[in-house]
Amino acid sequence: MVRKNVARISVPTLRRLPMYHGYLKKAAGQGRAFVSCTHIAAGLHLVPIQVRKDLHSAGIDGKPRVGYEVPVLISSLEKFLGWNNLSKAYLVGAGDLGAALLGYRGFNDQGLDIVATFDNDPRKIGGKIHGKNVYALDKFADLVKRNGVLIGILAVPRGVAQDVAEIMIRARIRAIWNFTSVRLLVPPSIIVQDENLASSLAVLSKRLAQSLQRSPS
Amino acid sequence: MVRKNVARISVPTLRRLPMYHGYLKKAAGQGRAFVSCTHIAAGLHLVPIQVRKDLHSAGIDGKPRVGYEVPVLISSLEKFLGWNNLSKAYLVGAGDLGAALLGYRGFNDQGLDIVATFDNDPRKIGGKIHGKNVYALDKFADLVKRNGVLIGILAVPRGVAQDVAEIMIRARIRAIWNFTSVRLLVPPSIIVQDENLASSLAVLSKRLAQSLQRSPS
DNA sequence: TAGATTGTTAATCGATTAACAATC
DNA sequence: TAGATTGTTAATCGATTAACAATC
Repeated sequence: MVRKNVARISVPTLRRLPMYHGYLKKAAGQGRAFVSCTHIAAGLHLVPIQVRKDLHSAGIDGKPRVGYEVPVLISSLEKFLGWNNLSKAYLVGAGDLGAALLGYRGFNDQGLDIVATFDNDPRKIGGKIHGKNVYALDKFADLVKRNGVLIGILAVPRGVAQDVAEIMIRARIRAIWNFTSVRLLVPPSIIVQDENLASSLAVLSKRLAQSLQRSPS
Repeated sequence: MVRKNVARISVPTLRRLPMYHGYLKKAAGQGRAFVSCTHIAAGLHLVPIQVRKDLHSAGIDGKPRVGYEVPVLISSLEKFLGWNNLSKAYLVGAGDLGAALLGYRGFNDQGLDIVATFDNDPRKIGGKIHGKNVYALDKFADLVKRNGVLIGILAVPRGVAQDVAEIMIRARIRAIWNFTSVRLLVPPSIIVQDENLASSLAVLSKRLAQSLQRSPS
């Protein structure tokens, strides 16, 4: 059997692809039919060669002289990113953050469908948040297996993060989107994507400090 | 005048420093007095040399044979990251996400103090969320100037993101922590830190797809 | 002392950027 | 055609990793 040679794509490139998509949707909305890399790069504060390289890494080629056809480029990106067929996810933690994630409608255009929420709070169980059911956490494993859900979103207080992650793992979740600040201990087969606000804040603070040093307020 | 030669620190290194801090706080809580880079690296799935290099970049040196003294290392990191003196921030957008950010107590240990919130919704104005006042958005510029706030946190619907960013800029905010998916257009003097969920989701999805290819569920 | 660990210089790796031929 | 833009190879840059001397 010949395994299809999946082109390696770097994480920085992968992170930029959704930005291109967003920019192109806007361009399409303005009735634009073709774009060049120069055009995309200018709109996103990047350099043209980087855009071209990134798109090429995603298997997308343009046409010399004309650039890229906007609708084709959009659908190519969506196909590459797997945004056509939605992946189901379960969210654990029906607090403010959980509600914010449930309320974000953009995910449905980005390949993610958060189908339900789980919590331990009896006042929340049985209710709905942004139209999605809130179930008791002890129903988690059963529903994961029944519905073939592969992604767990962790939006619980940090004190219970590891425990809930282990519940997810026992239920055979394959990937955890971790919104807690806890470094999870998981087996190597489990994918963990950390959303690390402390790191981002550190970058913001340092950049601000440097900016203030250059031109004090 | 001699400008102090501020050591250049890379963004990847800067993003790891809060992780070290978190790990060390846990170690300190367990009564540990000294740690080596090997120890820290093992706990965070990194390599020892990277930890040593990172700490060195932050101006922190250890002692051959013994490693680093835990309490000293913690306070050195806090000092380097500027977590001792809190920076004040104003949050705009008192929705679910805004409430989640206001409710996250960790920020106070990470140099950030979200002192108040602003919104346009008359039902929210005058109230409190997690103990913080909600003001009308048209009070924003006045309060920023009066209180010398430099950081604006943007947690509004994407349709008004650019407009609110411009209100922040006119009020002389210096840095914007952007939780919307909008690419903001700002003058070069303004620091924008994007919290890009679409990019993170793209990385998660691709990693999951690759994992499923290797070992299907 | 012996050995574990650090500090620092060098090598490697990977991403970005530059150069230029190919193309419509 | 001329020229704008792409595709691809090469050069540069920066971060990670390796090697090894210095040190307590």
